[in-house]
Amino acid sequence: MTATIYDVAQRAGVGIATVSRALRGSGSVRPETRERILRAAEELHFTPSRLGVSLAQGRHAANGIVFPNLSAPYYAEVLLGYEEVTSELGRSVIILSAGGRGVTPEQVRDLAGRVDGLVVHGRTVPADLLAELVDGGLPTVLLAGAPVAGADLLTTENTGSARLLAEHLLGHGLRRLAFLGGPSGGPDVDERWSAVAAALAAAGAPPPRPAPLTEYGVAAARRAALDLLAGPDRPEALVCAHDEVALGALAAARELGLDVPGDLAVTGWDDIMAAEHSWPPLTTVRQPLRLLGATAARALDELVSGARAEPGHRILPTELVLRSSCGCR
Amino acid sequence: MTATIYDVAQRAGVGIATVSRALRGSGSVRPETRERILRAAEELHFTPSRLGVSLAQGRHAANGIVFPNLSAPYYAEVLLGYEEVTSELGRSVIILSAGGRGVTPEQVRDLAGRVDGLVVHGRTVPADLLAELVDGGLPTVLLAGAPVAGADLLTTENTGSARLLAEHLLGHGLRRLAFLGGPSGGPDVDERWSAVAAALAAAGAPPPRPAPLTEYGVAAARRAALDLLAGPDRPEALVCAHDEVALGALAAARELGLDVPGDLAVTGWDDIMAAEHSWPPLTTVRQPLRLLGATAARALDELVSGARAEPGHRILPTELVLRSSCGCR
DNA sequence: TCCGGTCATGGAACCGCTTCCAAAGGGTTG
DNA sequence: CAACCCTTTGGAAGCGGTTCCATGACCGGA
Repeated sequence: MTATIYDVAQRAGVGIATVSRALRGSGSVRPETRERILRAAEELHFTPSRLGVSLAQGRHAANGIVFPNLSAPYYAEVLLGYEEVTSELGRSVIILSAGGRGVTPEQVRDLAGRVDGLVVHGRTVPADLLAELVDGGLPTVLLAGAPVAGADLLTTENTGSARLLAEHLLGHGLRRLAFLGGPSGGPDVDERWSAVAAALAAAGAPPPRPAPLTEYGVAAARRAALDLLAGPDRPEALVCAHDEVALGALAAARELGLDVPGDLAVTGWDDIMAAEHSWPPLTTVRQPLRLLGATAARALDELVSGARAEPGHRILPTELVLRSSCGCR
Repeated sequence: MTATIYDVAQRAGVGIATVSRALRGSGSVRPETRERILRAAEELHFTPSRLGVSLAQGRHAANGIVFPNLSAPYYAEVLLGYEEVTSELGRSVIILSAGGRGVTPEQVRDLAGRVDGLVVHGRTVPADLLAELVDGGLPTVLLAGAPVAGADLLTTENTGSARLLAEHLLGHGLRRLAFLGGPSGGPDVDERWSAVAAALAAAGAPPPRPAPLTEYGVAAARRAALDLLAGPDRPEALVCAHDEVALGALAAARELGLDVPGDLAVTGWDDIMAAEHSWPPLTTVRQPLRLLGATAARALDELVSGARAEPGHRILPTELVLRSSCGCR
């Protein structure tokens, strides 16, 4: 089928070792010989088999990433940053998305067997399986999950920004808050919930009303918000677990004829693109999504290349973004 | 480091051939022998090396996809559908994103060497390189691009929906249209442009005003829309090349104090998530994005598995989605 | 002129698996 | 009892590279 190194060697009248040297520039090859080999390779459209190279070198030159769901802009953006850097480092990116159905251990193991290192989004892979891979020597970076011994951890700041957000809402005179999507929306969401609750308590405001979600997505959030807002004792502000939840809340408010922020303040988290273009524009907390992916890629590369041996924990800063859904302007 | 098939064979006291048979269920193995092998494999945490398997089988069990940019919701959604199906078919997904900077021929060749088949988004890969790969026997599906001999082509319907859209706007009494993002926004966008122009001509309306964009993204579209709308002879309706352009147009209109749809109608294309949640909600043409990715994955699988030899061209239907940015309601 | 050293090169081992082929052992049938 | 077949098994040949090591040619210095 396609040409192998043997074909090139034969055509150039040399051994395969010399072809390898000439093509990858290792070892010394006489200029004329090199020339002859290059020409032969050219004529045969020779491209070294990735499998052969990888097998011989013992490395894949590929990194993997596992995440829950691509339809969430959050993950798309993180993946973008990850792909960009990984690609820059000369490695391929293999993805595995849970997509609602979840990933199977076989899928994860298969992925692990194709890469030199892995980035895993929190809660997509069971902790014991993760531990097994890490113990097996696979360089691993955890993104926004619970720590696992031997793996890098990369998270974003939650508590401080959540407190700022809560205090900002209190500053608008809002005291009766509900937290849509929490608690139990994952470690990150729960951290935000706790910080909001603490800020309210500190200000002597009533504790936030919990409003957990069972499903992901704007539509599910909208339904939950409809229930919450149409029910008794409507909150003055809806702090949402993330922007998509907030978009659902905005839709619900609109349907109920509630003015945002006049009748109800709404806030998100993440600052996805749609947050800026919603109506009203969403007050939210910006996560450096692209940077998150890029940083994960760099951290993983350090582990894979051996530049760093000890796993660490890095926390990227977040930033309160004030638009009008909270009552500003 | 990690156990190989030799280790398992030795521990079980058999040859590697028997281990291979026992583990993959091919050939016949005496039950007790099989049992012994399975136990040995278990004890050694043996996982067959993907490289070894692939090299021996001559297949990667992986498919690739090349696309322009993940930050556009359009591609994220297509990738989602693609990953879902490909994963279901038991194959890994390797991605390569141009991300503004464009893909290099080396990157594409490297990717091609890692997969059994490739899905390529139009215009991300130069036609000659694409032809080289296809000629080299790589099963390829083109997504929304210009046809390449030997490759599958998968597109979405443009002309009919664009005509419907234009006629709908005419039905609102709008006649002076501008087309933001065209012509020369790629084959798809140009098809839409032509169909809109034809519909206007058929109705005796003036031809659409061209307003090409040089850059991708909401921000660039907003700037272009500001220029266009603040300039003389403001159009009554802005037909946008896709939803992100339309979101930029909406932002521009808001800044200029123009009421949409009162002073200006705006339409998009694609029906990304943000289109429904913008203000006003965007009238647009829905592309079955997820289905597009899923269909590409299935088509590619047919080519890879040999179920189909001849390349074909499939066109997925689109659908006009009326919201309020066009003047409806 | 002889010798140690450098350069260029090829043979062969190796990476980890699948699978063809040969062979051994046991059972069945004529 | 012999011929034959089927089951079970192992050896070995790939798959396509990289790289260690040995070899030979050529060079300059003693």
